[in-house]
Amino acid sequence: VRVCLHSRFARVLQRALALVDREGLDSLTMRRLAQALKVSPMALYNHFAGKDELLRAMAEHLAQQIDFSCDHPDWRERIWYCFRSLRAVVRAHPASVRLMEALEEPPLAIFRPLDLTLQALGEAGVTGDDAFRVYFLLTNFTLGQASYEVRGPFKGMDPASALTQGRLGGGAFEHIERSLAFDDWDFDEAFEFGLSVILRGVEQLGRTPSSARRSK
Amino acid sequence: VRVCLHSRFARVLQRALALVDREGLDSLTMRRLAQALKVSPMALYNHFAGKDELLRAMAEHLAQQIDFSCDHPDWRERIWYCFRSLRAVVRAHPASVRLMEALEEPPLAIFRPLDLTLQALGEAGVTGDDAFRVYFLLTNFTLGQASYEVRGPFKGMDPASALTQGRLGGGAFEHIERSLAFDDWDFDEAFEFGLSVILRGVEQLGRTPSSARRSK
DNA sequence: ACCTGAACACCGTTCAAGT
DNA sequence: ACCTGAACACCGTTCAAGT
Repeated sequence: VRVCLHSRFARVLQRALALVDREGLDSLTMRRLAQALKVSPMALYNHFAGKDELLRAMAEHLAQQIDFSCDHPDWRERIWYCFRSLRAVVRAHPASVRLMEALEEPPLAIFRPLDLTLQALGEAGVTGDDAFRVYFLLTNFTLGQASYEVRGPFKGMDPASALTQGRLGGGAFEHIERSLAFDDWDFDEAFEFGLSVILRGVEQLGRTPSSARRSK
Repeated sequence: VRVCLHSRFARVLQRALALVDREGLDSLTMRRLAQALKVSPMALYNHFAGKDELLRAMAEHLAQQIDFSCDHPDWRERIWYCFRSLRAVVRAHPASVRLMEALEEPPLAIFRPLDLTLQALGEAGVTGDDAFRVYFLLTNFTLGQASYEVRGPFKGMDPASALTQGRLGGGAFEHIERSLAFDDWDFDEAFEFGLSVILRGVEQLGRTPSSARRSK
């Protein structure tokens, strides 16, 4: 797919991304997009074969923008940087995850974090299938957490609001009631915490030969 | 919401779930569901106020079916059981995650794993906000991994197929090429591995007083 | 209490026609 | 090479009407 920033192609794409960022993915409609561009709906089909093509172009554009790599000598710092970047994109563009998931074939740029992570993990003594597994762990956590955050400020999914609405009462969820102190809940902290727990586990992994773990 | 298994209500719901399991969430249409039930589309509106209500009822039905709790004395085993159960549902009903995410307000049963996890973590010496963060880590990993698996057998998202298609060639992703040995990739193993890495990190957490960690 | 059919405001997309 | 308008097959849902 060629990239030409001066083409009408790019202007359409930019409009589409703006619309999605502002009003959500479900608001993106060929007809509404055409209207925003002051053009007939069918005019869009000169630039994109169909809506699928449009979505794919949007995802590609998003993925290419990201710079995952930094050249810190410590592998831990490189992983931190990579997944902080990933999280930042999702937070900046709430629809990005659903956009990627909808694609049959992901944009190439998606493999960048994987490559960087494998390299970093190699230095930590984690290789082969285990390295891939750690990558999946990191990605799923990061994307899951960010999706959750972006879905809305605890849009009904947090125990705090459920409790105050009395929905959790009656002692059926006693441990939630007891632990609840959500005043200072912070997604940034939760993310950093999660990553640190994972990396702590990974560090131990590097110290244990995988043959020893398998035979348990 | 009352549950009456003999009502037409329940038969509609069952049909809808079957349709979604077989043909995917996007295939669920008021009109198609009505057709499958040999009834006029508008007949459905006697049982559900609208499509949203139908989706919510489906999610609730799914969530209630799950038994997350076991009474093993070891907190680790209880967490394993809980999240293996969660993963099993998602694998059995591929649309379940999207179904839950679409809801404004989640079914109550969703808080079951949280309650169980908080209890287990308490025994591990992890409490307060940290316990919530560990729960999010576990959930996001489990759901993310299962969603990914269920989305299709590596539906374009795996480096292996991208490599064989030559899309990753040219040395731009050298660490992927070098580590690739996907012949024996196994989602079950990857899941168990991820959970064990997390729990390893959590065990260390329980041994370190949180005040010491904060001041780093 | 339950079901129906016609109608409305939306979709994505095809197709023939224009410049 | 680009744009248009009418049309088609789909949506979810409202509404007046039937039993």
